[in-house]
Amino acid sequence: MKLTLKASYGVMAAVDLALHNGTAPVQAKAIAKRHAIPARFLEQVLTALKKAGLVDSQRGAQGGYLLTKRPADVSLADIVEALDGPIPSFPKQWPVSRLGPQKRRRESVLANVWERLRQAELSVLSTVTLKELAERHERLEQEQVLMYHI
Amino acid sequence: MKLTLKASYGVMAAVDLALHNGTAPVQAKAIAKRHAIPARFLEQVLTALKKAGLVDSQRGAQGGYLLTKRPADVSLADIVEALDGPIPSFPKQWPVSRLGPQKRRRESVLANVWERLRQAELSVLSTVTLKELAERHERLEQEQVLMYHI
DNA sequence: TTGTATTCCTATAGGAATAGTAGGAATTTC
DNA sequence: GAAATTCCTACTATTCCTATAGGAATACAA
Repeated sequence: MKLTLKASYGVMAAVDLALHNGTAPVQAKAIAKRHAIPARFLEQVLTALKKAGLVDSQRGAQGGYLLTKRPADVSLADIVEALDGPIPSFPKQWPVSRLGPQKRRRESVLANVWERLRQAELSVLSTVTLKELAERHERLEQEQVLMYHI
Repeated sequence: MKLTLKASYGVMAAVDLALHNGTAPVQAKAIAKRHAIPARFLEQVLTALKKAGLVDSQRGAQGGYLLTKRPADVSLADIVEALDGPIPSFPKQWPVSRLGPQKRRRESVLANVWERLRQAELSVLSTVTLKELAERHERLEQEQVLMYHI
């Protein structure tokens, strides 16, 4: 897996949207501020999420972004794939095509393992939903409030 | 996971060594030729594997490389970590340290997931051994021989 | 209808990582 | 001594990542 900062930003943004679900659109700027994400960069992230159909946007004053689905129906795999590209089962460009059949056999040894790896990653990422993360986030914040009270 | 070509080269080289185990040292050049790996680049890969203690080397004519352990005792995790560096649980440099406690809570939501991902990857990679891959490789080659006989 | 907030589009730039090349020194065998 | 081979160090081209920037399009609000 690549797992870039971009994907992290995207996930946090999506969690933020999940927390404000059902209400008014949330502005990129606000999200950026809350999570210390470069605002201008976050715009691109959100645009990518929109292109992937995960969020909707509303232009103009009081505009912003909204989830298109319920948080329980969005997995991390969706978000990560939208931002880092499809999760590849193979290191980019092993020169497979130009080899004879013998060498291709050798590579299939590797391909098998890389594919297993990909499945494992995918399994984790598609298990975790935005709902889960949003709840976890709220719980953590709650704990902190209690900490301050003591 | 990064999963670079370099790591792929390293794994194939290690499998090659596993297949010639117990016998004479194997030359980098020979490995490179068998697997269509840039010879000069493979040298660096093997050097790294040596530095990690996975292979031994013999200089001079008739020199080459040898595994230091039995193939069953070398996992893919060993090789991949030796070449791509330690498998990180987090996208490099999320600016964690410069945030207040609130924001750190938010990130811990992510950290938890990334850590789960890392564990899944590690689990796959440390399960697969060189022995397994070498056997698989031989089996595939055997199949091919049979194919030609028909 | 005018101003303002916001998303949208496109370009660019600095820095790191990846993949590879190159020259030659050191060592061992024959 | 010659040849083969690893070892060490540096260099380079390309791509990817993380932004930054300017301004166009759009929608609300007064």
